[in-house]
Amino acid sequence: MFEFTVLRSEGAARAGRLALPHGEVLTPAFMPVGTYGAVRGLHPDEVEGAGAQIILGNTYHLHLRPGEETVRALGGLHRFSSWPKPMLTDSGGFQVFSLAGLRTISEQGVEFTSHIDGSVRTLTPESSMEIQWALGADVAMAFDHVVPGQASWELAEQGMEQTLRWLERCKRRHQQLADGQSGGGAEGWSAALPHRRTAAQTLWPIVQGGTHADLRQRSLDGTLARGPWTGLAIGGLSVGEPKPVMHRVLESLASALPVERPRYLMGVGFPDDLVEGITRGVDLFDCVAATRNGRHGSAWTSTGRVNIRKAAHRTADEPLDPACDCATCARFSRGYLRHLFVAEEMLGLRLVSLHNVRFLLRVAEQARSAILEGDFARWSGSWLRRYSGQEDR
RNA sequence: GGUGGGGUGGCCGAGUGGCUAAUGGCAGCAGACUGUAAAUCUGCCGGGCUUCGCCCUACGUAGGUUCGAAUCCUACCCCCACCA
Repeated sequence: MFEFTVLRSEGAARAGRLALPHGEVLTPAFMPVGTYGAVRGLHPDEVEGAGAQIILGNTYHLHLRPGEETVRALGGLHRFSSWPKPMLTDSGGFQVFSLAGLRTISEQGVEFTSHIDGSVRTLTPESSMEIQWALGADVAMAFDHVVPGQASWELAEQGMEQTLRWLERCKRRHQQLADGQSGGGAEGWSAALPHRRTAAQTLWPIVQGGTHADLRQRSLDGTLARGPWTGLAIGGLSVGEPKPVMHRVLESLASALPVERPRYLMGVGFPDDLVEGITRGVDLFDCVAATRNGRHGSAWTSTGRVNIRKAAHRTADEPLDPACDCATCARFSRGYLRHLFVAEEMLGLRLVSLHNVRFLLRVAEQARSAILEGDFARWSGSWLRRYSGQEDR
């Protein structure tokens, strides 16, 4: 279980296969985000039909509602949400960043003021592991400390070192849970164990260090020293830093990351980010943009972005993207989609979200095929040219 | 015919003498969104220009009062309610 096999690589890009308790994930892969146990707006059948092999859930948000006890009582996140395939839960670490105005960090953990009812919720490395264990995803993520992309070296070092210290606590607690021990800590809770149906859950660490190469290297070294791991994540990117900076960080890490482990670039990205990331050795991606932008009327197409609300599409009879094989493009015109947005019909949000999800999944699928055929360099080059509108024709 | 109420920018609707090119909302237009506090948020929205400013034209129509009027006065036109 949790085996990863690199089938073929071209440059830093790799095509692989990841075995998880709930199934296989062929990489490179995009993982749609289902924060609350649902990929926003989409039916699991639609998500699966679009080609998703694995989706995310969120520890912090599911802890707030409905609460992991409820999820556990209803059979764990897979059964609760009726998603039979692999799942990964984020640890709540990203909320340290995204809810910066609502939390205070200490060595022990993070105190959040719930945006729902104002109550104080504490997340620690231990409780994050316990919640994720109760949720029961195939992969749990370490509770990390994300700093903004503009963070100074000092701040980035702080977050990075804290992430390493928290990683040890995550690992210890996760191991205890896996061993079937209660742990005896203040947050310890053995009742979670008998209810678990799946045999296993693995824990992935997250490399931090901001935009600073030396910190990234230290983070990676420290992370590997605390291993072994079945996979590694790169966090703290796409949080305000320029794209070239993200590329540089990825390049500096690509050669240092263990070849035989899947690499997950957290929170990324847009279609071009996937291609750029795969080029630099990334295997897994997740991003809310597909569904969020979809709800906001922004669609990705093979020739760039389209804002479906624009008047220019009022009487447009063509699909969002003629080159797309998604269920939306198969039968709906831009004019109709625009109408749905203007009329505030929720179907519009769903259809564009579905298109975007499929678009990203297909980018990963196409990249994979190209790598397997030894054609990735050519494919990625022409893909990027076409997407950025610089294709000469 | 009489009495009362009302006519404000595409629509609805604030505003009762200077701080009003005129609050809001809707519609319209443009943009943002990357491990989801987001079906959200931001900007523009009378015309023109050398657009952190200037110049025109504007609150039913026509006059008037006033240093100054969407706001006060007069006449007229139109709408609504009730009475005949």
